[in-house]
Amino acid sequence: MSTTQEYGTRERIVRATSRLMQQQGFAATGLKQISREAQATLGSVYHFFPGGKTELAVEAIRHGDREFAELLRDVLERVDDPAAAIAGCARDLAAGLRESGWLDGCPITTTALESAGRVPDIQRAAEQAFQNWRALVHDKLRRSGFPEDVAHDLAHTVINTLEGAEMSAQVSQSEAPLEIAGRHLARLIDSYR
Amino acid sequence: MSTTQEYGTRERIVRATSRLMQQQGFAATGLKQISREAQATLGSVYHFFPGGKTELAVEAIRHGDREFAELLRDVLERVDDPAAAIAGCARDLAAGLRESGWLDGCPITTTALESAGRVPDIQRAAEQAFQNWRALVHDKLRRSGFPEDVAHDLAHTVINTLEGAEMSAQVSQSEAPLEIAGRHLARLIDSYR
DNA sequence: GTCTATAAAGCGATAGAC
DNA sequence: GTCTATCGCTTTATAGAC
Repeated sequence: MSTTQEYGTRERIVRATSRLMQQQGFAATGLKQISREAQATLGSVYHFFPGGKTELAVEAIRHGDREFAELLRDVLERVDDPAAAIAGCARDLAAGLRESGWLDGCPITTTALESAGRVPDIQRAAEQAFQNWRALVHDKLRRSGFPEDVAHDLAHTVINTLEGAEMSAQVSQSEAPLEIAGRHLARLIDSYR
Repeated sequence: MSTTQEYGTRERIVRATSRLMQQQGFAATGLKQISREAQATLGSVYHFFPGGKTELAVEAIRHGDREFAELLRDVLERVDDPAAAIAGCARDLAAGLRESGWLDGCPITTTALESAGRVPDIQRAAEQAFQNWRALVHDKLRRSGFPEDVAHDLAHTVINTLEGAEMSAQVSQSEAPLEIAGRHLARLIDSYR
């Protein structure tokens, strides 16, 4: 529904691409499949994305970037304590993963790994996404009074541990890795108080 | 060299498949490309792996499993202190990644994410690999005197954080994520002493 | 065990009518 | 902007000679 109704053709194509890349990666996702799921024609896909599959993948990565940034921003604003906020983020990710039947992990990781060192445009878009996510955590920690160097390093590990735990949760079809990661990250953050 | 000389045909095929899947994933790796890099013919590939691409991917995952387990076992045996050993592991991963021109990340993660929830045989092999790696960390922590529940949870986060940091290091072509992860994991482990 | 040839299907991309 | 048809190529997989 969210990819078929109430959005223009271009937006439907980007959303369908993002979801397919999230579930099966870049190489396994065909343009025919995208146009079918987006309820658009192949001609429309090339009309909006003359750069073909690569250009489309870059837009899909940017879409996933905004999507996860929104989730992250929400929980960081809702919960005052940074350690509790990160633990809550891990819980939200676990719930979303379970609700999707363990199919919808990080929207960009699979494509990022497939393309790293081989498709510069996609690699750059993915790098930018991770940077944006780290910046959100970094700002939260700075506003909570953590010194610059501590906040910088913690931002890296918070995002990377959530990424690794989500991957593990998806493969083992269990919320445990994310639940444990949430507790450990909270403990790590609190150890710098 | 390691995939062309001094190994039998079957072993060359598995090694070539593992390396290609490590660098570009499962879907982007063709059987023609595998047979070319393994210096074997397509007929030989199907002779040894009648189950086709999926059976070959499962064997390649198992190969990557053993490969990383060996690296992990080495450093865990070499360094007595568990926190220092894990930090050393992060350093080794960063060095290997840089030396490969940021191409050789985790040998199984990309394929695991591509296949999760879609190719049961591959998902199971990947799940088994992560379980094996956690067991190595778990045993090290138990032998170092950590209680069962603490060792269980730490094993999860050690592997998952290393996974996430290696992914991040690959995408950003920087050793920083792994260096930071090594320090944070050591700090987390020490916090349970 | 190794090799070549080939089938059947799908891929990304393009052209051109509407 | 949308749609269909098609090109050229590659894919997984099989057959069968050697």
